[in-house]
Amino acid sequence: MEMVIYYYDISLLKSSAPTLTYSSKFKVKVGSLVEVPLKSKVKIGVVVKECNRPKEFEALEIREVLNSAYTEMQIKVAKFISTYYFSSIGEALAIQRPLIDFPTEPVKFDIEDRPKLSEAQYEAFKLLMEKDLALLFGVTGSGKTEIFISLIVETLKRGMRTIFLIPEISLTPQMESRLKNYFGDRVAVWHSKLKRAKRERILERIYRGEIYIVAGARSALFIPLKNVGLIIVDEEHDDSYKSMSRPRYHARDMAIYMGNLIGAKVILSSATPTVTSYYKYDSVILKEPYVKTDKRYIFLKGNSITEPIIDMVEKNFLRGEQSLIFIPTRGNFKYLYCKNCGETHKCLNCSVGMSLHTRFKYLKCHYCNRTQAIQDICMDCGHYPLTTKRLGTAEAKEIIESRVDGVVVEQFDGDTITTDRKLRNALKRFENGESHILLGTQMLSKGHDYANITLSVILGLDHLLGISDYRAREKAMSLLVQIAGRSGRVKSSNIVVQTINGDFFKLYVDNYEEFLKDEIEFLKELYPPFRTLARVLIASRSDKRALELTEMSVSKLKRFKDIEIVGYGKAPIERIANRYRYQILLRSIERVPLIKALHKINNPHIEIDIDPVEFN
DNA sequence: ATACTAATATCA
DNA sequence: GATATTAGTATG
Repeated sequence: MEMVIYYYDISLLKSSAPTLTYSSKFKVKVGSLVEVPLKSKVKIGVVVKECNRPKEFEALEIREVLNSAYTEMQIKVAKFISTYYFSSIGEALAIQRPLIDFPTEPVKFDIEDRPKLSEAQYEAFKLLMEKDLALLFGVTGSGKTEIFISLIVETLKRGMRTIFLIPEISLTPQMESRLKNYFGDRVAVWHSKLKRAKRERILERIYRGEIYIVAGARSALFIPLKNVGLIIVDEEHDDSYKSMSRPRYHARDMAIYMGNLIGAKVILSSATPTVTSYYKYDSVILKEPYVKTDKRYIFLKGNSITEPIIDMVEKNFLRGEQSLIFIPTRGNFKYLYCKNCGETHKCLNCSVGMSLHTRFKYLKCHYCNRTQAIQDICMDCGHYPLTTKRLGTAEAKEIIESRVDGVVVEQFDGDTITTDRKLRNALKRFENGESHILLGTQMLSKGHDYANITLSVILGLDHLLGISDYRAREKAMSLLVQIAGRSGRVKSSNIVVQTINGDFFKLYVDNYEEFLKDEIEFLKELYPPFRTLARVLIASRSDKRALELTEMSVSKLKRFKDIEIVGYGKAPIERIANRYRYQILLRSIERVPLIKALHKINNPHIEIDIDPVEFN
């Protein structure tokens, strides 16, 4: 009897190598995880397709077939990611978890009634029920969460599961507890910072079919949930949905793609949706907050914490009410600079200023993490002493606590809020009135409810408007509206905005939809959603080589029709970790010619970023 | 990705 | 001329 040998194309997990062909004496299912030999080592790979006996070489044999497998759907998703976002299939598979078929008893449970909805909420809920894909565009405090819960209840009634995406799970304990209060232990929270043991425990419960709602950050889209009927992308405007390393996928866009593939309803949601989502998808709009309060906007010129600001903060404190202060830079994010020549003290390996950590008395580079002792002489002109530039959260806290007698400032930024515990404690202290002012960075804008805030101060918005990014206006406007939304939940409030562009913000601060409509006109024929953008990143130890690679890529790209080279040259941050960085920005009307051209010029020296959200 | 090889720079 | 560093290539 003749021996049959099977051949398979196998993608190596996490490897950028192309698929390789291996043999097997037994039939192996497509999607199976296997161990294969590669250059005297054993690697884990995934069978992506059966193929013929290769002519040019002798295929090695699959060592072992492991006990888990990706589904056809997951392989399809990986192939899509690999072509659209320019990664290998192995890299695209590695971000997903294999969907093991676990024979289990179906879990029985009672399904709750929907929460009580207001007329407006019910109207929105009904509209969303009719759609496969929609944007829930509702102002802060309009009760979006009850609508989500209602949609999840309806999904449960059909025996289907829900994926609930949020920008950063560890930062939204409130949403977590509301979901758990309603759905109990059928909810699992999933994010990349989970410890190994906990991650395994959750996976186990998912495989057993006990989990019906997974709430989590970007990566939660790829957990092995079966029968997904609903995908919610909350705070859809948040750029943290875009992966900053390969594969550079956008979780919101992938949610839409996968929803379509598996027949799940997809709901995007935000108080400040992106221009793109608003333009492309049907919107269900909630214009009024649940509790309508007065918000008075005060636009002030100036820099740093000025007298009128201290005055208002003090008055608010004396009235026994709480305030919020937003500072756009990271905590302690300030630089050493020379008053004589104006130079900022830069990192030796990167072309960025090193930030000063006063508390520990050292300088740190945010890009390569290099630290060094604080310099007191300017490296460029020898001038002494160096002074500090810009205001950090730690310094702002000092200023306010020293100027306002008895006030306690809660520092709320990436440096102080490093764990879940610290976040919860900070919020608890503020809630209990042990602290009076929440002072922090971007983190403040993210979805927490603070009932008692009657004064919000927003500093440095112009800084955001000034960055060279086609979405600078959108980012600044969205941030302002998000932070304004944190105050005046139950009482009327004042919102102080330090800016020289008051006339611009004034126009839209109470009407984000108007902003989106105007912005659409502004972006027409130039930027998404009307054009597709791509960014090619080139980095090398040698500046000359990086430039050569850039120019070579540009000249190749010039040969393609229907794509436009918007510009190319040094990246805004010229050097990171001793590597010189260049970029090419591309634009096209249709996606396909752009993707095709980039596939033709792609090579291991360059990295391609489709639909970029950052341009550093 | 990574092992391996060829090419080139570095240095006593 | 030997060794360190980098660039290039194949992996099945």
